[in-house]
Amino acid sequence: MEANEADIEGSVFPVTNTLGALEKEIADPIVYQLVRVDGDGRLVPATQDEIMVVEDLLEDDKCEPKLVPDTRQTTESCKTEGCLMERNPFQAPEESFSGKLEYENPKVVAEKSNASVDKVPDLEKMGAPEKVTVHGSAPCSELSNIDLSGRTEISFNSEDALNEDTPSTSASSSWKPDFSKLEGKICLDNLTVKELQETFKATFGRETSVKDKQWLKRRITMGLTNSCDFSCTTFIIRDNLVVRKGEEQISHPVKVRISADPEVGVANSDSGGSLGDRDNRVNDDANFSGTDVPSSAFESCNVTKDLYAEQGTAKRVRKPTKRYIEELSEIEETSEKLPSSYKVSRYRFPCTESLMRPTTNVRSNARPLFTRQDSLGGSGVQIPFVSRIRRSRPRENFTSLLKLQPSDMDMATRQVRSVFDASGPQEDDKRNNDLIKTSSTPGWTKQPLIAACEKDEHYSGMRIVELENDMNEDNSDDNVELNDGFEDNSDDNVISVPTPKGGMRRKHHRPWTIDEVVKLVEGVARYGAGRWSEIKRLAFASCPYRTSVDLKDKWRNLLKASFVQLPAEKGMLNSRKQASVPIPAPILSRVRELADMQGQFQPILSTGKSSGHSSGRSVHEARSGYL
DNA sequence: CTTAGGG
DNA sequence: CCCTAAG
Repeated sequence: MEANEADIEGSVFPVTNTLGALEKEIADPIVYQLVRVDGDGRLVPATQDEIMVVEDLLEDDKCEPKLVPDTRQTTESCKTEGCLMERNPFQAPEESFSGKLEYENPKVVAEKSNASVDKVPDLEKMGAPEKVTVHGSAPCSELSNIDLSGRTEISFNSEDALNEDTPSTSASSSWKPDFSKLEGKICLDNLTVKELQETFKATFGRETSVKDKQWLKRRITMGLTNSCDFSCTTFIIRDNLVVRKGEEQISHPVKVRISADPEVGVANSDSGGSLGDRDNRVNDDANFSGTDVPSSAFESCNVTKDLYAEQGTAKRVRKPTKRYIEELSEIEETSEKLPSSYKVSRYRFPCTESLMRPTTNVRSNARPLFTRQDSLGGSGVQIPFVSRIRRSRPRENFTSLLKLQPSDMDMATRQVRSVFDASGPQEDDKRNNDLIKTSSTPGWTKQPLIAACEKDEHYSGMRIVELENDMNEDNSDDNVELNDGFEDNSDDNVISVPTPKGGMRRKHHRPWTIDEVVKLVEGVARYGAGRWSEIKRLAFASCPYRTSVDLKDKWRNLLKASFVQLPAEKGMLNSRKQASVPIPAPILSRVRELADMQGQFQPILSTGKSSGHSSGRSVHEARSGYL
């Protein structure tokens, strides 16, 4: 089957091109076009008139209310471009446009691709001017075959076709959906597998042997939904019920949005969040491919997510990340979407504003939760409005910190933070409880907030100075250690302080001491860059405040610094007026060496390394020894 | 949880 | 330093 593999990969689907998409072909080999399926199953390129008709229909947001197979139709594939392109980002042009259509051996092809044009219309006789080939991964290429209602003539050379050995055209060519079997109101949930299979047949016109209830329900729902666009049939799907149109009014005021709207049916291909979701679904369908190709294929590329959202079977739409929400909210907030009073009251920084609100006022969670409809992933999820008050995560020992913290100003600052946190969107974190608890501490009223902030700035500034001095005296080790101890107790509150400009600044990011840097470098030398948890455990056991991530970050910075400053090595030693802790040149050069080595042979350097750790020279020797 | 990388 | 996505 080797040779066939190649064929499979390059399996193509001839489709007639009438939309003049030729220009796009080079860039996007996948082209969608309008075709009409004739009564006898031939693909007929749509005429200009037909295109216009279709366009009109699309504009009207309706489709013809009949289910006759030979009616004009559009291949709705155009809606799924995003999916296709994602699934098929790289196309080999020479494959796509070989001119010769490779359908001589459709069955072989179909064995793997699961979708092939079994009965290929006489394209060449039809003289289709531009034969556009769509090829690539099966699920999407199937799409070219699929018509929403199953009205299409092209059959699927799937296992079904192969096994049943039925002429591919016989089963489906004259079939049309038989909704008469769907009496009035059907709750798919209540149906047995067998009944579901019946319904499936009624819906798709073909048997299915699938026993998975969920799957069947989904297929049926999909089939009904998409094939009819609701406006074509008397049924709609609501809450997993197939109900007659008109009856749905009594159910819920919520409108079911289905792909009758061209915008809705397609998962917004430009929405970043939709990608993962779509992928998931595709993967999921892969499990079924070969069993029931058409519907699954269709579903994998064009799904009405609203429907999914309403069904319990829905794959959960990926929740937008907090950052996404925040950033979006920020944008919308600045664009005056919220009542200004509301905005100000919770968005402004306390220090720049003389807000002296009682806590109860602020943290009253009765605050309306503003939400917006977001098209993320085409799911129409509700995204709350959030202000980005702070990013850093609260300490888990937040309350205890309060107790330990003797400083008034810190208290004040914290309380302000608490208030703001509490005023944020209701979060499910446990931290929220803590914060609320904290903020309801009695006695909190008016505090000189601005003074507090300023003091804080000074404070943190002084810390750095202090540290620098420590380093300048050569016996830094002891002092630094003491320092660490001190900071440990009093400065563990990693709190970001909004600067007047609106940015956030760490209140107490702990500067790296030379000692720590040395330890880090040592660790890297010993265990290799990347083994941060190891290094942390073994070399930084005494520094609980340094996480492995910190180590990694610091190493990254060191690398950067070392490469930058290696040429000016000498100058570094003298310059003591660095804003941040200056890294001694030897260490930097050592970092460089290590980086050099790590780049070449990573973790193999663990032998006699530790002995010569105090100077770059010894490292150099060791390294040359290895080389 | 750890690692890697972007912010 | 923070955050997040991947293992």
